[in-house]
Order: sequence, then structure tokens, then C-alpha cells
Amino acid sequence: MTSALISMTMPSPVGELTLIGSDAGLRAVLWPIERDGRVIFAEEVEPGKHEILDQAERQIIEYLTGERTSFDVPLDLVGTDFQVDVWNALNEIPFGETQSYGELAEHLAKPGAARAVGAATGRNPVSIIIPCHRLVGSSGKLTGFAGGIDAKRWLLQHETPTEQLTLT
Amino acid sequence: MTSALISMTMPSPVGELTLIGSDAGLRAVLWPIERDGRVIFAEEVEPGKHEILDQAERQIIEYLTGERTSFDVPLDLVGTDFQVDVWNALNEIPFGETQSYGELAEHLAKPGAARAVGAATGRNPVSIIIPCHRLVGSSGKLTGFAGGIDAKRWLLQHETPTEQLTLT
DNA sequence: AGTTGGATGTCTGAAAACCGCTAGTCAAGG
DNA sequence: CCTTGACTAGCGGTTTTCAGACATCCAACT
Repeated sequence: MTSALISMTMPSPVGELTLIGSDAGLRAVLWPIERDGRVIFAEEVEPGKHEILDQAERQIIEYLTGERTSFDVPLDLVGTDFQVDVWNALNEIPFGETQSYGELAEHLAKPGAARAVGAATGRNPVSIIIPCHRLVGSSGKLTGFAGGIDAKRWLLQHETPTEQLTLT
Repeated sequence: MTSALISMTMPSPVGELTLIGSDAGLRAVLWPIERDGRVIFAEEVEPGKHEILDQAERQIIEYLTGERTSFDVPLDLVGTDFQVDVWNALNEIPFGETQSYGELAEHLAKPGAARAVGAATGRNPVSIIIPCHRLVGSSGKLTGFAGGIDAKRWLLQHETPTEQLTLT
């Protein structure tokens, strides 16, 4: 008997986000396109009814408006050991910086596992908060993104001083 | 966060039995040979410390000494839908009677699923209390038993007036 | 009397496919 | 030359698929 999940939606410049919570913490932040495929069942709640979802929404808004560069909502990550390792490693890439899939694999002491890192990143349940958008190809190219390449570019530009180059 | 399991052992004429309990009820009664393979982790407790295990032990003793012909310990069955259906159907075979795998399949409105019933029965976690020993081949032969054919024969003879034939 | 085959739901193990990659090679275009 | 783009082989973890294996049974064969 794992406890029931609850959900909430919020608008954003990169599309409507769906937040999923459990007792233990924030379980997911999903792009519109992911919503149907990834949620088994979550009861919808109104804003103000659930501490963790409210906190998550608040922090995401602050991030999007530029008042915040890191998050401290409690997360409830469910995945394989490797996936959780990757997600935690992602969390350590600082605001405004990027890393390649291969570099992250090396940080995990698994050189050569770049492709596996890509696969695990693609399953990151907690978009934006776990900054999977900071992971780019070794050439700097924006290779893929669950919420669409446009959203990835938007997030990276949002984290980057405006003088910077335009991202491919 | 499912709750922790607790366990206890008790002697019996058919070998030492291991009882496993959860908050919700009795999770398993295992034969010696099953014990290593099927228990993930269960903290051992002393008799008298856990209501459900004590109740189960008491009822099993009463059954073995002939003072009891049915059980009412709360059970906590975990398995697929089909398996739970089979186990519940087993529970409805009265003391002293037997049924064939195929007959039970028909009661489940799944004629032809005799073999599937066999597989599900073999996974019955709660020996003795869920009377999987009352299931025999359509020819009356004692085909298989998790605790060994000898234990199956012992249990069936124990439920049968002594004048009856010897079981093959 | 023995043998064979088909029907059923589930589990297991092995193999294959799938990916948000990467470093290397090679040819074409400035 | 240097840059680009297209193509390749190999990487590692997970997911999907598939082929057996079972606590059977009945019928239709040898």
C-alpha cells in the first residue's frame, strides 16, 4: 500500500506544468506532452491544500522570474539506482552552466556510459528542478529534450546573460 | 514505505513452520524448504509479542490437534489478481473434501486454466490455512506440494476418517 | 496403457532493441 | 588549411519481447 499521489497544474512560459506529489516529497514536474504517458493515477488538488506542491510551485515561479537559482523542495525520486545517481549528479550542475552527457558519465565513474546517461536523463521525472536542460551534446548542440528543444533553449537562455551567443 | 514484516517459527508434525506477518494480517506460513527462497526480510519476534502471529499459531495448533476445521486469522495476500482469486477459491473447499485443479478452474469461470491454477497454487504463501493440500489431480493422485508429497498426504489423512483408503 | 497436443495465467531468463552519445573518419566547400 | 556535415562503430543501462516451464486435463491417437 504505497500512499496516494496528488497533482496540481500551473502555467509557465514554457507550457503548462503538472506537479505530482507523494507523502515523501515532490514526485514529478511534467511537461504537457508527458502528462498522459507517465502518471498512473493522481488525485487532483487545489492550490493551498498540499504543502509540498505549494512549495514547489512557489519555487518554480521564483526560478522563472529570475529570483531563484536553486531549489530545495524535498524530492521523492523513484527509479533505478543508476537513474537516481544520474539525477543527483544533474542536481550538482550549477545554474547557468552546462555539461555533456559524457562528462557526467565520468563524474559517475562510468566513462563510456554517455548514452546510458542520455537514456536516464530522458526519464528524469522532475523537469526544471532537476536541471536536465543543462546537459548538452559534447559539441554543445542541444540534442534532445522531453519538453521539446524549444523549451530547453528557453531555459538555457534564461539562465545565461543576454550577451551570450544564440544556442543551436 | 510498506511496513516491516515480522516472523516467528513453530514446530509441527509436518516440520517446522515459519509464520510471517504484516500490519494487515498473516502474510505467509512457510515450509522449511520454502523459507530461504521466499522471505525477503522479516524481523524475528518472540511469541506473545505480535497479535496476528500468535492468533495464527494458536489456530494452527488447534487444527493440528483436531479441535478446529477452519481458520479466521486475517490474511494479507499479495499476488496477481488471478493468484488471489485462486487462493480465495481454495479457501472455500471444506475441511475433509478435495477438488481437482480443473474443477477449481471452472469455479473461477476459466475452464481450461487447470494448469494455470496449478502454478498459482504452487505459489500459495499461506500453507495449511489456505488449504492447497485439498487440491489433487483429476485422477485423485497427489501431484505435487510445496512442502513435499508426504506432508500433503499427512494433512489429507488427518482430515479424513481413518477407515478411508490410503492415498497414492 | 502409454503418448501427444492444445488450452491457461504467470514467472523466469536470455536476447534483442532502444536511446536526449561520442570520437573517429572522410569528403565537400569555403 | 580549416570547418561542416554525414556516416560509423561501439559504448552502458533499461525495457521489451519471446520462448520455455509449471503441482493439469481431456481427447484422440498409437
